[in-house]
Amino acid sequence: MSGEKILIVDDEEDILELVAYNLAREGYQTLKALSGEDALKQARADQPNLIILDLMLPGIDGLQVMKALKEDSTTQKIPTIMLTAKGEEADIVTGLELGADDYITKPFSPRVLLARVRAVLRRKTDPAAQAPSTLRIHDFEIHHGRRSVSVKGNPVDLTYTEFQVLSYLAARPGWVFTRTQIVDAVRGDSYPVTDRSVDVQIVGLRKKLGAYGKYIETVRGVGYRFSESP
Amino acid sequence: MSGEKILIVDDEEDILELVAYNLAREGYQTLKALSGEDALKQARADQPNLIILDLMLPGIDGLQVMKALKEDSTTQKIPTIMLTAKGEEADIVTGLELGADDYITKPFSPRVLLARVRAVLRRKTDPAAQAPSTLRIHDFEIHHGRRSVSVKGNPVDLTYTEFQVLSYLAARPGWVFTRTQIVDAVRGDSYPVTDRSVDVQIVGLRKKLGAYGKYIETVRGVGYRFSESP
DNA sequence: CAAGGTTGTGATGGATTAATGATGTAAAAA
DNA sequence: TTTTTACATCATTAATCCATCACAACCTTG
Repeated sequence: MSGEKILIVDDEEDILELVAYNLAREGYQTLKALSGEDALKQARADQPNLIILDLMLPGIDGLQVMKALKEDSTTQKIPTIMLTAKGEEADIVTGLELGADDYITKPFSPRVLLARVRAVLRRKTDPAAQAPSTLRIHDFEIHHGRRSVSVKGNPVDLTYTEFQVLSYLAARPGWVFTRTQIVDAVRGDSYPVTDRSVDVQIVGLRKKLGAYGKYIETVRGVGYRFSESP
Repeated sequence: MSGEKILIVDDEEDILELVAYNLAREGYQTLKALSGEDALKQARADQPNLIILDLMLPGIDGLQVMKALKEDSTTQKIPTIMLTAKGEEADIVTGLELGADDYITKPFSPRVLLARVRAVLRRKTDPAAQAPSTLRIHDFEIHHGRRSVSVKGNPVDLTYTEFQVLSYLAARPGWVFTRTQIVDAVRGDSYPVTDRSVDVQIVGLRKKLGAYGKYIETVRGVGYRFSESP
């Protein structure tokens, strides 16, 4: 247990305590801030190893806090996980563009929270685990920072979910993922949808990818995979 | 459908029935308890695979039930999902501290309920999550993440069930498994099929494996095994 | 609020896979 | 050798799974 310092920013005290409790239980040190101003002050003063930031804040909102953090050289390297309400994909995209490392949609389970926290800290600590921001495979180019995909140089316009699915599959070519795994990865653990919805995303992807859609393979009885061999 | 036993504890009969109905529809066995005392008794007697526990109970309240469950060695490993009214974060924290696995705030949709139930059961029951991902033996290479098999470098295309059977046998070379064991492992406990169906899967495997099919040995009067010696 | 875009649902049909039951064959027991 | 038992195999039937569609719910934008 390394005891990293984690700053939690949320105006709802209940959630603040809940998150803090769960992190403390795993041996992390916790700092708390109820407002954006307070968050910025503490981030500069205490140099936490990670910031968990609710986007819905009174006064300076979460995205502005993100921006301020990334503009200040003393805080710009601190990894950040956003907390967002469901259905705020636009904010998520903005946040990721501003440099957030991950996001969690509310309501979330303690397990999801801890898993994301560990993953982010691991990536920052262990440079080998860093996901490249641009993934090139076969004729695909998947750019995480700008959330864009192109095939053989031709840009393909994907929706939010389609991009998530594709990048999840393509991150481990050859590996098969169940529909449940895909949903968990894209929407968070135990997000209640039918398996059919995954199929539909796959259909959409294949259609938009045209001839290159064949790289998304169906594995009968199991799920889907991004093909390993060209 | 594996039919795990789920104990539901709630003093409101409407909710009890609603939850039970939704779970039953998904093939789970349900047990019901209207009080904390009853819940503890049934948990000990019937050893359910999961307990869904309302925290608002007359008499012994839900948190006390949680505590009692975790103090009794016969019930302490049973995963538990708490049902709480919204805005009772303090109770949630206490419950998690006592060892609950997740929580659902009321009102909740059946979908959310089912998703959480599945997620918790998956985490608790799925040891594949920790199994090594690649198994190499003789000239076989069995890759779980990819769900692929190759022999001497040549990929072999297997169906879902064939893959399950092979990886089950190959996990313990030299050990003999009865047809019933194989069916239980592949399709879940007491899945109703004839022994013949196992034979057929074995035939298919041997055919696809060609000369290497000989590694799947018949043990007359008992079942099959993956041979230990090359 | 209308239009357009995104995502999720449930139904359908078609293709593949799995299970059955009958029959043939090999191995052990008598 | 004959009988018995268990396994292998095959053709047929049953079950399962996936792709696709039309539509509904929802959000966002103008």
